[in-house]
Order: sequence, then C-alpha cells, then structure tokens
Amino acid sequence: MFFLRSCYFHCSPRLALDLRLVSPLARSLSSAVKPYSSSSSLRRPFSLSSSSRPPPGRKMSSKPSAFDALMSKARAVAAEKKKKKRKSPDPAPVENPSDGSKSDSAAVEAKVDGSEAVTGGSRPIEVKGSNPEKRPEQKKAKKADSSTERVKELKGKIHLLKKKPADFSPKAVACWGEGERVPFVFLCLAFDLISNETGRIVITDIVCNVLRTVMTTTPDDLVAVVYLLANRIAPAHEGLELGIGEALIIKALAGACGRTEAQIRNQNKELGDLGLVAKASRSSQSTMRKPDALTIVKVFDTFRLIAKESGQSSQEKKKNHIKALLVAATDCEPLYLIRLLQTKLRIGLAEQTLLAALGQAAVYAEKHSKPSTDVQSPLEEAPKIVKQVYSILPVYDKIVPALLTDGVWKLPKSCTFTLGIPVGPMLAKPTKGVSEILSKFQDMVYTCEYKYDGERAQIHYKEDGSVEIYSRNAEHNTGKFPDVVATVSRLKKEDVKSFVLDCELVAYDREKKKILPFQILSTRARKNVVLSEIKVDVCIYAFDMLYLNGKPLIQEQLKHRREHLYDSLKEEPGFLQFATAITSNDIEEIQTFLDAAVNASCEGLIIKTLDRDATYEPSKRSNNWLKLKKDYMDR
DNA sequence: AAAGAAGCTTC
DNA sequence: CTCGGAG
DNA sequence: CTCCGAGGAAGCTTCTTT
Repeated sequence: MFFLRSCYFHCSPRLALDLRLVSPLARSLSSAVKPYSSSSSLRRPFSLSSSSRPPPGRKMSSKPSAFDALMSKARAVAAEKKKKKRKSPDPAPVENPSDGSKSDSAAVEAKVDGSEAVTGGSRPIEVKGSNPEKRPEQKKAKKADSSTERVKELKGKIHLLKKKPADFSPKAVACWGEGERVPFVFLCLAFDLISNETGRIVITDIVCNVLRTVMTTTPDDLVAVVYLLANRIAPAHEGLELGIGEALIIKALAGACGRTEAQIRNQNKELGDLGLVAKASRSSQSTMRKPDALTIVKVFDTFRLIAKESGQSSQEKKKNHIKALLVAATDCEPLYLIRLLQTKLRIGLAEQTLLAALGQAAVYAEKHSKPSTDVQSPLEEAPKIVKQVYSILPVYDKIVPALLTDGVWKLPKSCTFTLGIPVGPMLAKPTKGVSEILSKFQDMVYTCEYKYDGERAQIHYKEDGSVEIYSRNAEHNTGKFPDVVATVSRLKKEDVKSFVLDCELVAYDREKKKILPFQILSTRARKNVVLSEIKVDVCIYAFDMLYLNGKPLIQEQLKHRREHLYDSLKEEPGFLQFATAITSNDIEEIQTFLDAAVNASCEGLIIKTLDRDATYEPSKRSNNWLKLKKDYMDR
C-alpha cells in the first residue's frame, strides 16, 4: 500500500485522477492491514484511504479539473515570481583560520580529584610553573595552558552538578572568576553528564545547578546559557534561522580537520551522528597554538552571526564561522557544537525540562521575596510559574533578566502578555471516537466545532491599526497573508481597538463557495506577498479570542471568550467566518455533526469544554480540547 | 537564465 | 502532523 | 500522564552551479 500511495503522490494531478479509479482497491488493501493509521498524517487532495472523503468516483469529475486549474495557475505564478531581486553582493569572504590547530590538549585524562572538588575554584587561573620560555609567545602560551588546566579541573568537578540542588554549592564547580565569561566546555561537560542520564528529575537537577553556577558567577552570561540550553538562537517570532544543514556541516567539518567530505560522509554513516564524527576527528593540520578557549557567549554570538549571513557566498561565510568554532574546540566541545548547529541535542534535555530547571534555580537563588504568600512547595510551584509565563511570553531575553532582578514569584507580574508577541497556541488531544469524547467529558458542558483543514494562525490587531499574523510555531507570517490583514481590518467592528484572534486560515474558492484542500493552500507564496498577485484565496475561520481592547481573555472561560469573539468581528462568507459549532451532548447529534463536518471538507471536530475548566491554556495539549479526526477514528 | 541542492515550514 | 518509549 | 525524540509528505525559498 505504500507503493500505491507514493506512486499516487509523485504523479501529476492529472495522473492522480486516473489512479483514483483503483482507489477502492487501495482502500481495501489499507484497511486490511491497518486501518488508516499509517496514512493518517498524509495529505492528499483526494483521499485514497479515507473512508469519509467524498466517495471516490462519484461526482468527482468536476472537482479534479478545478483542482488542476488551481494547481497549474499556482505554479505559473510561482514560476513568474522567480524574477526576484537578489541582494547586492558582499565583498568576497576573506579569512580562514585554516591553520589554526590543536596542541594536543584534547586527550587530557579526566583524572578525577575528589578532594579538590569542593574547594573554591573560582579564581582566574594563573599559570603554573612548568612553563614557557618564549617571550613573545608567552602570553598566549600561558593562556592555552591554563585553559587545558581548566578543562582538567572542570572534568574533576563536573560530577558535582549531579548533587541534589539542596546540597549543591553554586561555586563548587566554577573554575572561572566572577564576572568572567563562562567557558563553553563547562556547558559541554554538563551536556555529557546529562546524556548519561535518563531520568527527567536528575536532568532537571543538573540543569538547575548549571544555571545556579552561572547565576552566582557571571549572571551576565545567563541569557546566552539559557539559549544554548534551549538550543535556540532567538525567540521564535523573530524568525532568525541558522540556515545550517547536514551538507554545510560536512563541508565545514572536512575543512576544519583536513579530511575529505567523502570521509566525513562515510564516518557519518558508521557513527550515525555528525557530532560523533566531529568528536572523533583530530585535526591533521599543522600543530600550532590553539586559539583562545571558547566561551558560551562567543559561541552564542557566532551562532547569531551565522544566522544573519545571507546573500551571495553566504554559505561560504557560514562555513568559515563553523570552522573557526571547530578549530577552537577541544574535548567534547566539537560534539555539542555540531549538535547545537543541527538543532538536535538529543540528550533528553528540551524546553520543558529547561523551564522547570529555571524555576528551581530561581528558588535557590532567591534572596528576594520568600514565596511571598503561602506557597506550600516552592520547588514545585516555581517551575509551573516559569512554564506558564513562558507560554505567554516566550522570550528568554525578557524572562531571564526578570528572574534575576525580581525573582520567580514576581514573574507573572513582570512578564505579561504583550501584543505583538504570540502566545503558544492551545492544542487538542487526539481521540478515537465520539464515545471517547463522551466518557472524557462526562458531566461537562462542551461544544463541538468543525476542524478546518488549513493553517493555524494567531492574529494580533494593535491599537495603531497594525496587524501581525503568527503561525502555529510563532513564525511571523504577516508578509504571507496581506489579504488576511486586509480582511481583518475591514471586518473588525468599529469600537474594537485591539485583539488577538485564534483561527484557521483555509484555502477557499469564492466562486464555488467551497473550502479547498490544504495542499492548495500550501502553494501560496510565503514571503513578501503582494495583494494583487494572490491566486489562492483564504477564508479566516475564527474560533477564539485571547485578548480584546487591552484586556487578556486567556483566563476567561471559552463561553465568554467566544461571546467576545462573536461581538467583535463581522462575518463575511469566504472572508471571515466563525467556526461552525453546536453545543450538544447527544451522541447521535454529534455523530451527525461530525459527518457534516467531513462533508464540508473539514478534518473532523474539535470538542471543547465551555464554561468549566475552559480557560485558554497556551501551548498545552490540554484535556479541555479534544480532536476527533476522521483519519484516525476506528469505525 | 535556468536547474539543482539544501534548508525550512506546514501538516 | 503521528508514533512510541521512558519515567 | 508528560516529555522527548524519532519519523514522514509536500510545498516554497535561497543559494550555488551550470
């Protein structure tokens, strides 16, 4: 069945038509194996496997041609658009630390020295006796030498991070001076420690201790540390991307350690991880001094530089940035450098754990207010607060400083919802059938809405009349939907000054008054779209209001939010409509409604609590919203 | 100028 | 988007 | 239950190569 499917996909829409003739066969095949599940995430204009799509063969003849027309139109436009302006060329790339290299420091033995572990290591390291003669070289030699010393020292102490935070002294591991830039190795060694753990609690503890260490030595570095721990370079809504992939990393790696790309690729196959390849690669270049040891801030800044390169030979420049980092890297640094660049840390540490650790760390660092009021268990509460706050204001640049100056307990006050910064969209839990809905929502009042097959959007309308659109992942989408911007401005009611709308943007044929498949929506251009060139129209299906006239509505029950929604916008078919909804607890009625949704080209239903446990829960896959998709129902 | 490779986003 | 595993 | 990490199809955009 896989063959059938992929075959279908690689065909032109025209050919797809013909293939549809066999769809009954395809269907029986797929259901014989495993009903729909393996295809549930696939998109297709006309489904082979989904029983609830319009019956194959029936009345299909009109639709496909419309589809064809649209697709080819869309393609024609796309083709036209290629005459885009390019950035003016930058001066040719220069630099290349090609012969920076390794003094073979990397193989240092991790001779653990338990006794020394607890002593304060936080003085700027000074040189020890056994040392250089050369005058001019001396300074650098000292540096290099002291940094290998540092690595040794850190290796001996790093395990202390595993202590329960209560028994951990924030200065125990630091081997750098107060206010001194935190060395990148410190982070990498912590990563190593974490990668050997599987339990979330232990990992959280380690991260917590890392954060506290930085907080007490070099709080200025905390933002950078947090970003690297989160494996991000900027808040999502700023849209800063590394633009680094496997191919470029291989090139950089090859350049940095004097091997061929083919060698790298082969070893990558063996080891299954470019990071490991980096770790295993010793530079075969000339043996000169190593550049200065990497600091966390240096690495973070370089990442951002990489992200900002663009235009002609930007790839070359990016590659050189990476090479420079690699050349300066020692020990386990290359491994994590590469993984960070790939955005695949895969050590069992990700956002949620980091946020929890941040909360915990703040509790220990708290000299500010005590749990102000009557917080029972600060160590449980603080992570919740940080997570909550982050879901509403996902910007470390704001949260971390606020945490440092005012502490956790004031965080909800100092970091609040801000127009122009998207909150994490609330998500729905998958369910398998109407009966499951009924049992989960027992005695609740709930409402059912069509689940439209489009793109999630969060639309911010500001007091000054400007509009910003964000995607499900907080990408800045305003430039992609100038038509939506216009629609929203036009259909907002007079007295409405500002709002945040949660909705689905769906491709729509205004002539036939029909919803079009997702695949057509996805053919729209994505950047700097000009209103007059739009070929695929979009209808806004609005279903929630998160903010209105200066007031957040997130804490309100859906019932109220929805009233605000209905009161603030005017509907206009094909442009802006409220999600079709019924409020019922009758199984038959819901089943019928579901069928209607599917008939109306929707994916299924979203069922939501209405007036109890019905607040908006940003970025949560909440139990208050359940989704019922035709694709994964067992019937 | 056009084609191809790589990267990123959506679901 | 879906899925499965670990805790 | 929560969180992490693995996986996938299809589409557009950017940069390099031809």
